[in-house]
Amino acid sequence: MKLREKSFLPLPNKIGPPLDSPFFLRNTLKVARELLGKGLFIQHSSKRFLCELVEVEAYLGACDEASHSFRGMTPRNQSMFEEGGTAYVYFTYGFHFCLNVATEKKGVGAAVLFRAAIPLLGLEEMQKNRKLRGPLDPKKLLSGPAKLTQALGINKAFNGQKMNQAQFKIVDLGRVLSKSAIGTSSRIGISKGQEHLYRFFVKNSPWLSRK
DNA sequence: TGAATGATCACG
DNA sequence: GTGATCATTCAT
Repeated sequence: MKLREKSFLPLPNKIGPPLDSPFFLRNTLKVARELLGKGLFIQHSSKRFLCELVEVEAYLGACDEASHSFRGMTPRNQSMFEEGGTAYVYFTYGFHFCLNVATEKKGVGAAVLFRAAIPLLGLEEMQKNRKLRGPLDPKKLLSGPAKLTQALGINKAFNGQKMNQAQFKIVDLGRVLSKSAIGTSSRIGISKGQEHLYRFFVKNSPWLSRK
């Protein structure tokens, strides 16, 4: 698959295969850190999207008060309890979808929330999907969990899907991030669990949801 | 700073 | 069944 579109960063010549499923069957904090710099690829309705993750948050299982899974499995959060590599998409605030990928083995109830990314492929369509009034700064195209899902056309239909498919996958972009290039902070927008530094981001990236 | 807007869940 | 809450975003 050749990539000819203009982009903000050098694109790989090919979009690689999905990350191996064992990648997601590991410690959630480790997976979260290692997802930075990876690519999220989605193809649907004859549109292709690729973006590079720069900000994520980890949500653990029964030990994490801020996690949707803290009080056990419910109809909404059951995808979180699926095997690592399964998408968990939920609807919130009456408007927005958020995309997570479940981690660890089936039954644990942990996941990583995708909070911000660099658009690499499908920019025009992303702009269109972000139905804003005025012109949009490209840096703000994917700079938030609900912005990201809106731009990529992600909704509840993706909930429970495996993210190792040709049309929905995490791929290696060949980016190398040193440990010192990764920052941590408390998670954003939660009312419990602020004490944990479970937000991971690429330091000094202009593409984040917050400075 | 607050309005928009609806699914979800704990409680009874 | 009911009501408070919500891993947000945008415009004022």
